[in-house]
Amino acid sequence: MQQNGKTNLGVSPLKVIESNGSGQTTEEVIARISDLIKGAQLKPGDRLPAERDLARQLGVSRPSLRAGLRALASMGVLKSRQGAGTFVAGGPPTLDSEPLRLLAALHGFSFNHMFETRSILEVGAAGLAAQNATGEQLATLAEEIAEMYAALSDPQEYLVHDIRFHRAIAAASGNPTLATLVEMVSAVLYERRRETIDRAHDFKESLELHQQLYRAIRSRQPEEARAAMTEHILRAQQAFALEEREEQSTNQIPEKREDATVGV
Amino acid sequence: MQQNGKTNLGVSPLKVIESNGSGQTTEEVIARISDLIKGAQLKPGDRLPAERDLARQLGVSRPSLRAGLRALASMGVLKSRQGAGTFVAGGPPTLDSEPLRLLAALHGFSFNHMFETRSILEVGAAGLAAQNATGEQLATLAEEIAEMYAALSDPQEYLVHDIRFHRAIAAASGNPTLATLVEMVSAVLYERRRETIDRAHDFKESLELHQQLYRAIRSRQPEEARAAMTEHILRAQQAFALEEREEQSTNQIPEKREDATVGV
DNA sequence: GAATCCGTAATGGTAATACCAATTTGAACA
DNA sequence: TGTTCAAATTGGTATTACCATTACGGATTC
Repeated sequence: MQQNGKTNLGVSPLKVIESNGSGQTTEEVIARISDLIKGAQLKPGDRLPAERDLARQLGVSRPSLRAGLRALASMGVLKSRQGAGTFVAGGPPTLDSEPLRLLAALHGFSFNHMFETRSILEVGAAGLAAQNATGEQLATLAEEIAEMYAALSDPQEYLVHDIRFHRAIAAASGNPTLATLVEMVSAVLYERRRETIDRAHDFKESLELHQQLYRAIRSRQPEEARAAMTEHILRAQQAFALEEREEQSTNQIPEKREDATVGV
Repeated sequence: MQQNGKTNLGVSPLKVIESNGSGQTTEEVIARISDLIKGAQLKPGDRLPAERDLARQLGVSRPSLRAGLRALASMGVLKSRQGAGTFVAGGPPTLDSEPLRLLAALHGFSFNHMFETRSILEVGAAGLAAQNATGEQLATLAEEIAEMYAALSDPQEYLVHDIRFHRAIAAASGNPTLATLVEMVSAVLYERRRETIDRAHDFKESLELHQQLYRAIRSRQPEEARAAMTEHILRAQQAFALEEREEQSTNQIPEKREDATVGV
């Protein structure tokens, strides 16, 4: 917002949070900041007043204010940098995937369910991308495929461009809400994937499917794009399961692995 | 976990968080608790040691510990009750929808995009429900439809059972990850919906579609279920847009509204 | 003897204060 | 003009004290 010390955020000094008799001081802070965001008075990249000032403006102590700020920060809407200040999150909209990760751990979500969800989201995104992708977005997709060709012998590098390709499709759907969810779910799976990717053996089939998917999007054929994405994720799921089995029996001699594909 | 004061959580008193030279004391706390959850040492409903004790066990101050706990609480994995203690979240797995709400406000996500995302998720859920729904889940669906019939003249009450019906479908998909996302996205839309629902006029068509959807699920026809859900949400989106337009011009005389349906 | 009531202890919530660490900023200097 | 360094700003942590709510247990009462 501003840099001077008299930042006010439009909060009247009189409108101090009163009588925390109900005890929800922190909740009040969260609500106040949230309202500023919802009311578009705080935009991405804006800087909040210093904690000491803001605390005084809201009529709460600094610890209470910090509690509220931390809650919003853990939701991903605020970012604090020591020495610099507290800022409204900028850049592309993202939802932190850590909550989903913990929820999965708590309730024992299976990876199959996770893949199923990812499939639903990404198949939808692929269909929309075939309808809405701009020329520039199509170019980005093509570039990532080229990079994948170049990285055929480097699993980790291949994975990076694979991820970017999928992210580009989500973006090309033209639906930021959908893209955000795709990113959140995929992030959980990618983390695990990065650990087992080195066991993958043949990327050619994976790359083939990527190509097929790209052509469908480029030629504006939603149904073909959906079908390709469905097939692609199914293979990825199978490859993932296979590699995980191998890892669990890591000391045994792998006999046949000719049908192992990467997918991702 | 336990109620006595000697709770240890398996954390060696020696394994104190050392040399916060890097300054990330709170991060350490979050990581430690997260690991306990991921390692299944903390299960839903478990109670954590008192803050003062836990702070001593981890070798951090109480404010720092609280900062970590609050971050996890705002992610929805912990719940603190004054006077009682801090507990691992129990009940059905849910992701707080507030982060999505704020993200939408920050980046100006449109309701149409939100509906589109909801459609993708719920259509997928409906298809899976047709495959996986148990007898009991089918019964729940039927009951909610009956309740909707009974509430035909009470918009708010109708909406409640409408929500439950959709929630039941998500549950019947057998995929908790998917159900969680459905809930998160829908919650954002429902909140706004509750404000405009009273402007809805005719629930019959909506109810008809619900019936159709239920029959498709009951008779194990995924494609029919998907089609019905697609149609249903499309109508809901249109009704929503219509009611919103009415609200914006709330002081004008509404001329014709015969084609307004509710959907939800 | 059983149910109710109330007080005490335990626990999370808030506050005030001091100090640490990282960043920024700008003035001094080469 | 470019570089360096030091002071001010700002978020991070710690200590301490006290408040508000809840849970538990003993005393009272019926």
